[in-house]
Amino acid sequence: METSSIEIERAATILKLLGDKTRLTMLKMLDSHDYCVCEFVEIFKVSQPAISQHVRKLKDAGLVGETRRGQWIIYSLNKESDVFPLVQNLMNHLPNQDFKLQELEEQGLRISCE
Amino acid sequence: METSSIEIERAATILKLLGDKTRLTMLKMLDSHDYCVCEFVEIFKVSQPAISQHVRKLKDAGLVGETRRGQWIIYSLNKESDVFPLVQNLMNHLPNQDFKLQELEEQGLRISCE
DNA sequence: ATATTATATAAGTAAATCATTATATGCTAA
DNA sequence: TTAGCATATAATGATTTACTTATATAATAT
Repeated sequence: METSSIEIERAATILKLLGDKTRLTMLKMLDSHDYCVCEFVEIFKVSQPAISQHVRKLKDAGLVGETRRGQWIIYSLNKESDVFPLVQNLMNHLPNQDFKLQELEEQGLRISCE
Repeated sequence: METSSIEIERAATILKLLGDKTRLTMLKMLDSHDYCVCEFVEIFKVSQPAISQHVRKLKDAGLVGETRRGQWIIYSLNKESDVFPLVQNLMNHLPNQDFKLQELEEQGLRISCE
């Protein structure tokens, strides 16, 4: 009935982070694929610094990790996070976002980071 | 694997609401008991209007319902909400808050609303 | 070396958020 | 009807948020 529980204050911090359409969508996307910043920039209609700031917040909270690959930085879900079970659980209530990846591919914008 | 899903924008709105320590705690408390505003006022160290504003937000989002009982207004979880499954799911990751009720009773502050 | 591309950081700003105090409303009880 | 309690609403202010533009850093390619 009760999974291992998270301090309420920490949970509130995490939920506030996810209470933003852009970051929530990012996380759901990362649930099926890794993404680089430039892809996020193409997908969301905001500036590159805005995207950098969003991923930074997710990273500071320990929700995502980054790996450099050449000049690109690839972000991925951090499955080791203590709040990963909660996040994962949440994600199951959200619609799949793979269509965004498909749109990218149709526009030939996915190739860039490979 | 996938429960019936909620539009991402709506989910973000709900999560933003829950991304506040006071409201998140309220919801977790309402998961086991109904509460009136005056009890919340005793429990949280904020003014009565602050509490009213928090419960109003929860009510506007359809997360809680209210019933008047004499001069008191009792708030309860709205289990009919389309986002109730998500909320319920979240609650399972949070520590039980019944000790707050016990504290109230020890101070003799619970009687007031009965 | 220099230019180009990807990303991060800094600085500034408009809007949103969460509290407060003051006041209004609504029920109850004398 | 008036007093008192519970709750809601209004007005205000400090803080936070999420963007923007400008600039810095880091890797790649010529």
